[in-house]
Amino acid sequence: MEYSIHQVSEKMHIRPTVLRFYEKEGLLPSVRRTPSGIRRYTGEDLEWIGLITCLKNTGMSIKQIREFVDLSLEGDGTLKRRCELLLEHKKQVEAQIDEMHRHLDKVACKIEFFSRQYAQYQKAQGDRSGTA
Amino acid sequence: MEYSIHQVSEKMHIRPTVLRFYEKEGLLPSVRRTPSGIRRYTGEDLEWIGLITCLKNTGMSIKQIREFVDLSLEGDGTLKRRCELLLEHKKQVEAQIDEMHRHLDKVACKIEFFSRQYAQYQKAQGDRSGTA
DNA sequence: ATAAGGCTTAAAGTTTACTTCAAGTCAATA
DNA sequence: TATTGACTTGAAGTAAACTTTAAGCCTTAT
Repeated sequence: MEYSIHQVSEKMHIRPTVLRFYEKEGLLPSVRRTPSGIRRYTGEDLEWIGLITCLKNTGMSIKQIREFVDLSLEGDGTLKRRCELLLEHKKQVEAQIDEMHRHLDKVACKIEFFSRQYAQYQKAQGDRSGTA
Repeated sequence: MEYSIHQVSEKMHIRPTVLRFYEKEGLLPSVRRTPSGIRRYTGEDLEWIGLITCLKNTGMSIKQIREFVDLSLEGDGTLKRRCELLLEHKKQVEAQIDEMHRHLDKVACKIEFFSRQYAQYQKAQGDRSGTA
């Protein structure tokens, strides 16, 4: 079965403009066309898009994704390399998440700091209205 | 004690150009100057920069940070609002981290998929060399 | 006195990931 | 047949967060 760019757009939650953009950037090689040049996506294309989305969602840049895609186009000889790349990416993302947790802890500290200040401020306000 | 832009840069790991940029964007109001116009940062300024860094590291945009700074400049009357904003931000970051975990799970699936493919490929290679 | 080095500024440039635009082709419909 | 609507393209525009450039002002060393 084949899909129009709008069907893919709905299915994958990616705008048609973005699908065209990704194709231009080399992230989607080999999308077929009708004789008049209109894109027709196959199930295989959808799988590609799923992988790309997955990598994008974890913060991989278009450039890096293209490198991965280029490797894929070279054939099975690059399978090992691709596995390694994905594992490396996964590690990086995990490290990012860890870092984010640390940063978040600092935010929590700041919140506590402001909460205290607010409590003091309220107390001061209360005292003043009590004195009146 | 006061610090030059370069001292602050080293202390806070932010380039002088970025410090100037932040100031221009309203993230650092009230940085003092020498009579000839050179920036001198106080301990209070460093605290501000610490907070800004904290918010930036958790993905808050400069625009949002400026809104927070503007609220701060309004005085203690906005303390409650500021606490709320920070709490809201914290929630959003936590949600982002959760989402990232889900995306990461998908990456893990993809890795497994490629690993399997690689295993098959290796097996095929082995068979071929065995047949020779 | 003058040249060097560091700081200042406004403005222009860069990168990433899109979005929008303008112009054109093609199939179907009034 | 003419026009409408969906699709196509390359190119220009956008937003965020900086970075770089160009020009000028101070202070200091020669």
